Amino acid sequence: MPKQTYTISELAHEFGITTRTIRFYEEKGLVHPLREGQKRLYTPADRVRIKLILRGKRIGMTLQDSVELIDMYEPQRNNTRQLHSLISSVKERRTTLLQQRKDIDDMLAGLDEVQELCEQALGKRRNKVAGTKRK
Amino acid sequence: MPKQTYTISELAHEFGITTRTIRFYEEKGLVHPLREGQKRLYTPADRVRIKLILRGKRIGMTLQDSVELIDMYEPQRNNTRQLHSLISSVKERRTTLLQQRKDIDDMLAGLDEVQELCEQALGKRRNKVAGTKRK
DNA sequence: CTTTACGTTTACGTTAACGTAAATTTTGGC
DNA sequence: GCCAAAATTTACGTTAACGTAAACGTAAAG
Repeated sequence: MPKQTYTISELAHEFGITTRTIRFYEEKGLVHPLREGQKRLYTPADRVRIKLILRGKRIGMTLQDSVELIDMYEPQRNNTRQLHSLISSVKERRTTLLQQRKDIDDMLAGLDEVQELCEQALGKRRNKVAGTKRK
Repeated sequence: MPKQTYTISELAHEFGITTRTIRFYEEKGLVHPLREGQKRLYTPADRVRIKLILRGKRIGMTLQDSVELIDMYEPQRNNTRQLHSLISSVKERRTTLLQQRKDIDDMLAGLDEVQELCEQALGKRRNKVAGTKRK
């Protein structure tokens, strides 16, 4: 069984962020910890939300973007209208994600080239030395 | 032959950014336009740099990050020390890019699920209606 | 020659996402 | 029952990446 609750510093340590950041996320309505007296107690759901927010941040999404994405997973939507709206949100988000993946692949290809050139240059240098030695 | 120079508003229009943004990039040393009197004239190289900066922005890189990445393509480095240093920079960058691609793939998988659920819900609804009709 | 459109410099303003610090509880351990 | 560690609230500060506005130059068109 997963632990039922977490303290703020537990989560801060696990994710490598500060408690300030977690409280800031609460201010923005991204998490809703319970209270035990004064102390905040985070549920596994809160923990997951923080994880998803940090994932979003890694690819340059704003907190608001992440919230919208997370909300897609929690379908409070029942009627046809809202379902269609949700589907089109999904499609939009997918489009930008695909663009981002293309950007990343392009950069990776560029890095491969750079490394190739570096290693060639280093290789030639070693060969030169080896050549002079042999002579 | 590609055009030899561009005005600031040509580039701004092409990339969907403002002239202010382009001048800001110059302040930060990201581009180095020529001058014809007072007016800035951008070379194809400047144009490419802006393109790469915008690509970086799309995946959440800072301008400084983009500059460092772009500099990898312009190898002023001759000695072995610098070549090794460049290679390790390349490796670091590749690591974060791979993490980002994984994040994106995870999100895309999540979106697929959401859409699946939506379409199932809509499908059932249509069947319901069709069912009542048939009766 | 005077609009009209584009370009320039200078400078203050704005927003997101926290950092940092101070003052004040709260609490688990001895 | 006390103390140090951890938590809380409040509030001002910071950085990146531009936005916005004012005040001015210039050049081609009518």
